[in-house]
Amino acid sequence: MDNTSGVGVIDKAALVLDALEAGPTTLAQLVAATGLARPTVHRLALALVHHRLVARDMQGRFVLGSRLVELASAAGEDRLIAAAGPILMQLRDATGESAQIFRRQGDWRVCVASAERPVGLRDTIPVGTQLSMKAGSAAQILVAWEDHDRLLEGLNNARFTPTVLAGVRRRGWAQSLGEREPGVASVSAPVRGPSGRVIAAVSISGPIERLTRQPGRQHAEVICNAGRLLTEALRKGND
Amino acid sequence: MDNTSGVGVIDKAALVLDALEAGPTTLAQLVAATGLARPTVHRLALALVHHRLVARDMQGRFVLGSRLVELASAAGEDRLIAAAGPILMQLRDATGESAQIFRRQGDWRVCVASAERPVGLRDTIPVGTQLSMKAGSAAQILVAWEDHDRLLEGLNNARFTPTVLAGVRRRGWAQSLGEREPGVASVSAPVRGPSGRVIAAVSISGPIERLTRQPGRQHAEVICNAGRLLTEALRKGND
DNA sequence: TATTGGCGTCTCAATATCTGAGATGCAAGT
DNA sequence: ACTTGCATCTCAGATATTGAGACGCCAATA
Repeated sequence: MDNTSGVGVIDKAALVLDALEAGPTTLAQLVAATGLARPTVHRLALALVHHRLVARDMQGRFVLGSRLVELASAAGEDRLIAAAGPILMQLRDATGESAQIFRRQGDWRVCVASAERPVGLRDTIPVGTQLSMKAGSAAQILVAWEDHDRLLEGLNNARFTPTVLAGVRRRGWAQSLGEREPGVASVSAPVRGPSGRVIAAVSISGPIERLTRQPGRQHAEVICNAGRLLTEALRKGND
Repeated sequence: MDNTSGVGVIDKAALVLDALEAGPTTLAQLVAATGLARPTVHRLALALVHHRLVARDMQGRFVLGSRLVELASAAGEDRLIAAAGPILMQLRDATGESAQIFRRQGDWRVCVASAERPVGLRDTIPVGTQLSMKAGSAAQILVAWEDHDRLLEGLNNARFTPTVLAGVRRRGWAQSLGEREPGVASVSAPVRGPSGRVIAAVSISGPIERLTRQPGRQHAEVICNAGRLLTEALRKGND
């Protein structure tokens, strides 16, 4: 796949932002990470600072800027998080299991909202937890509809296979048994953005003993419905 | 103030992202909003789509892309939200009032986390609520340390004055009485990002009868402390 | 049904912007 | 005191970007 957008400066700026995703980065580190010439990186980084897409920390290192959070909020993140609470609590109560929403974060998925089953044996995933993109039903959802290159990258060293992901796309939901942690089962469904692309996964998880070896059979419908409600919550603020 | 960064393409791309902050936008609307030539906007928007900073909705309109949410998460937003829960609950319990965190969103401030006083008379601000940047102690905090142009813009039509903001900068906290809503008092303190810039405001709010006409006198210390804890939560993930 | 207008997309000659080698300044280390 | 590494800046030259105009498509209108 062609890796350039047709606007060289934007390609380079995207490289800088990608490099900063890992955390505070000196100019020298940015030069190494992006492969660009030092004055080029310097000029682009200062331009991004000007627009608050990047900032500098107290040691002068470059960091991702607060404008990105503003834009993320405008992209609907706040509405997703606001809608998540009631919908996850409904999902928790309907299924009797803990419910979560995950977003992709590079090679990880991050829990951005959760509603925990209050008593007894339960799978606890606090907000902020980073889990692997290589295992679990939420990872399957976040990878299944990616374009070819990102799909192949997602499958590399993953606990699931292309055949499993084909099934996910066909059924519209995913299930896993003991992929992330022995004894834990989970079911997930997609949350889609305005373009129809998958931007998050809504999930329940709990012990295999309670969820059985076919947790999707019983729970897929209510989880898919939660995904649709969340998708609508994102759209509602735009039209 | 010079409004260009020195890299023209990045200036133009920032104009496009700014225009999309308002919601789904056709190419024609983007051309009007940015003042750029149609093929230029088209080319830049497609380049941003390529990098997932922008997407297209089902009607072909341009929208802000999910990569922005990923980058916002990497900028610490998730860690702030994760840390917010316990810290806001501590603040609520210590002060006996509802506690919130606000981020700036253009001409608005958005509640991104809250912990509500469970009983009796209380100020309820659900997550996702958009409040004015022209009134309230959180608005004062979000404006007080801005650069000159954004400071002047923030003061335009505001319920607070330059003298009030000078006091905010000196004391490190803000208070307001009935600015946003009659009968409601609030106190706020800054949450700072890695660069030391204010990226959010942590607040309590409640009835003037309970908070008195000098709410900062009694509560400022514990709110400033909450701001420092949240600031540290953002930094901890980076070093 | 035919025509018109508006919008999105594409081309490419012209030129303005961007690039990066090299210079400079500074601070930390030896 | 000297050296090294890093950040910042300059500017001649190269090339990427620009935007006028063309094209295609579709919805609205006569």
